Amino acid sequence: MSATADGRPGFELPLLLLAGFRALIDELHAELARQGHPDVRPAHGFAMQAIGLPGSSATEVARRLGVSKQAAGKTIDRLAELGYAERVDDPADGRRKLVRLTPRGLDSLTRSAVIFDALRARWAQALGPARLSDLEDALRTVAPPAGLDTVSWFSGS
Amino acid sequence: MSATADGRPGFELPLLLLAGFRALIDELHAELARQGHPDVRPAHGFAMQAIGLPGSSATEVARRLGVSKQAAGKTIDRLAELGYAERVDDPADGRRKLVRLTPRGLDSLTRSAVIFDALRARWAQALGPARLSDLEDALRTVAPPAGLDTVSWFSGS
DNA sequence: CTAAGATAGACAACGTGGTTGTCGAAACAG
DNA sequence: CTGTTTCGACAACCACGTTGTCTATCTTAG
Repeated sequence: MSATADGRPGFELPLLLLAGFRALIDELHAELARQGHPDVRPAHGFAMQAIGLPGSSATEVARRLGVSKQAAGKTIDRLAELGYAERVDDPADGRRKLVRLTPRGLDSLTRSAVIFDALRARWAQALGPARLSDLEDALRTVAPPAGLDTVSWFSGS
Repeated sequence: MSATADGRPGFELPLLLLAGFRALIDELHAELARQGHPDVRPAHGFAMQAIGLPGSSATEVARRLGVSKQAAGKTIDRLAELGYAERVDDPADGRRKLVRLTPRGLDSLTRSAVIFDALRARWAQALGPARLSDLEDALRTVAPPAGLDTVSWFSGS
């Protein structure tokens, strides 16, 4: 079997990172569903983050998510369908439509922040705060800070 | 802003894990492309892993990947198109078709293992071997060991 | 041995999220 | 006023997942 100098196979590392990520996101959405947001998908959370509190144009959302305008438009359509975002005409520019979060969208975002904090606290309890902080620091040094464009990349060609 | 007891916001943790995972997978596929496998996608690697060296039936692949038989069938079609897998009739069971990796598929798998080891070695150099091992151990304690079924989960409804 | 049931895999239709190309309307620059 | 750029929508397409249906084959019970 292929392994590194200290006997650990390299392929486990990405699996562990993915498992950690998945565990957090799964628990987040399980809890969100319990708190009245059963329809939010991981991708929606990223998109709402990209829209932001003040709202954005569809083109800005596309740029932040690292996808095409059309893809962003479809995602916004979906969020609008679910009642998490809305499009309003931009009074200053007849071409633009401002995308804004609805109160429901905002609620899901604030709940997500609280849940993430609770999940991190659980990890801190299991590992010890120092170990968790070191894990975060270590990841920060080897991986560039993640942008919102990380969502689409997996499936994309 | 919401933050945990020691001042770190909880939402950064998943982002860091994802960034780490993404960095590894991106570099793997960049290197694979350089080594003659430009068409392999992350999902294909997982699928080939699910097929395994001895080969499997499509149903087994589906079970391992945690997707429907039809989805597995489509992925196998894609791998066959790209020349990484092939279907052969099972002599012992007229219903089954054995899915096997081609030499090309095997080559991409062995190269992947080597590249992953090299990437882990780079992380070990950047962080120190002990810190990296601790990171892995920490993840192992908080996240259940990742199966192959982690791929489809993100996009899925 | 045959009839009934379970299983493998293919096909079709559809949903979601991505892509590119085209195009009209509005803003901006000359 | 005219040309160019930009925004957002529409259409067509691809990748990958889903469920439902169907045939062929193996398995098991009577």
